[in-house]
Amino acid sequence: MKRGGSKLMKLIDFTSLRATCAECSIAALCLPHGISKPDLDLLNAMVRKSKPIAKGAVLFRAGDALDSLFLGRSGSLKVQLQTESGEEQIVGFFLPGELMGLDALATHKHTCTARALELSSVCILPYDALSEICSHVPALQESFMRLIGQEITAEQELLLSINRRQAVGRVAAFLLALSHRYQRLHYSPREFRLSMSRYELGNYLGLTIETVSRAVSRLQQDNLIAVDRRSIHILNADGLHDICRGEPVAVSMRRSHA
Amino acid sequence: MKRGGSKLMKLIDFTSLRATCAECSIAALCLPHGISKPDLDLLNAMVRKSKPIAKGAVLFRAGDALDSLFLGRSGSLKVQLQTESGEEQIVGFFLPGELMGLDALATHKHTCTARALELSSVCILPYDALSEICSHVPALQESFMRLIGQEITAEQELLLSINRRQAVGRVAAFLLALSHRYQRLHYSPREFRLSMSRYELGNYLGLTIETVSRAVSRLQQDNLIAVDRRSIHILNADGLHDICRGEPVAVSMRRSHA
DNA sequence: CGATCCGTTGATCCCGATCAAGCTTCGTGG
DNA sequence: CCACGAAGCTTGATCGGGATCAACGGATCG
Repeated sequence: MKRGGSKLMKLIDFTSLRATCAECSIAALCLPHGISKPDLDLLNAMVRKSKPIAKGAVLFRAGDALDSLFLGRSGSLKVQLQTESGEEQIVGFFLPGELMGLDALATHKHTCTARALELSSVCILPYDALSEICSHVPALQESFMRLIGQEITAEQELLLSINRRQAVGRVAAFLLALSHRYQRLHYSPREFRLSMSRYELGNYLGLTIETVSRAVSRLQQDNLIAVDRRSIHILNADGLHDICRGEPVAVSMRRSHA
Repeated sequence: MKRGGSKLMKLIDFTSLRATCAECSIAALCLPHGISKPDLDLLNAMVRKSKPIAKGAVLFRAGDALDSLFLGRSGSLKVQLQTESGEEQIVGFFLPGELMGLDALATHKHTCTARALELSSVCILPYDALSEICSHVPALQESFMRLIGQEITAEQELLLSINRRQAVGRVAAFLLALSHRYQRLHYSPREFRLSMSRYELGNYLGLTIETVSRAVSRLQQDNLIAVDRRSIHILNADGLHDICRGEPVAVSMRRSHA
């Protein structure tokens, strides 16, 4: 088990912030239910809570060595790739209970940078310790794998959304997905506040800021949502679903095999 | 450890096809080097080789229960999502040494369908047995995690390519990526044969078949590649790189944080 | 108050989708 | 062997969704 990365230490001071997973409000999202007391103690000994991460602050940066994985605890973060020419490509937004840092698994160096979109906090899972514990506690290994699977599935859904939907459909699909994620957290799936700007939304969905704005306006005109700046009120989820299905982009979409 | 999925058994008869990883030509891609003899025996006891998979045949299908993961051994396969309206979205092409089936990790049901693009074969890794062995052999666990990481990284690169590049840039980036993957397999990175049709390429990259064709023609006109049907000869890899970087799509791409 | 950032809306333009035609290659059956 | 048709691919012409350019309004903050 290697020591905490010095770079991380400078960014986030987590000394003495021991976690108590059993009391965590989102434990149901991270832990196998029915985990035993001794296993829980192992976890508590490993997991650290981050201090609050200010809006715009970096959790990890492309190029950093893989030290820990991070589980959202509160707030939200964006994870982005940097192109050679210096622009950013946001590859994901992360809410409580969602796992960040998997971009470093391949080479043990992060390829992405994670920044808080608002005041946030995360659980810090030192990777070596996590591997160690997972190999002793199959149920935990299983939970870990499911979190990884969610990340992969989410990326595939995003690809589908971008390749197959028009601008309005992408935004509609995004809002519905966000709605489900909030529901999972026992927040209202009908009313929520976007923590990302139109710019970040457009960057993620492959649209310009103007197009995002127009798409949102259109959904509002059609009485599918009510919008006030970043506050979203979903009025007609079924209608949003229809938008997602309707008139797909016809990009090589006929069947190739019967 | 559960029994082999009956559905799979119908598709692929792998009785008595024991694997011998030590003799496998692509062992370097799957195994930690310096793995011990006893650990290798454990692996050999678990891994099965598939019978040859005919072009167009299905390896696993969306909705199937997670039974095994699959490592490409020869040939190539495509993995695709199905939209509600029935069109397909290809989320990846898989060559030898690359891991398929991770789409089932989240729910233990496959969300994608895998089909062979040509006569192919795979290694079959029963998931439960794989987990079991990995937890006893840290080096193997590590290899497994790296393969998962590669999948995640590849999907992020794809997103970047699609969101930030024009048509020609996407195709150029795809060819370069393929070139690297062939090189890894000790095939020529300069000359290779595409196993996917223009349709499948377009579907993957979010382009129509006509646009793919025009992009390929353009790269050929500029003497960056030579093309004969599906045979690709890369003449100027640096030039291709330039195309990838040059004139990106201006989709919300200025920096948001200094 | 300005200054700046964020978001909306309008006008115009362009890349890639769409429509259309034609060319290979390949498989099938006469 | 050729006739035939169906894929698969290419190229040309036109169209349209979203990028681009531009102007403006509202929030936040000094």
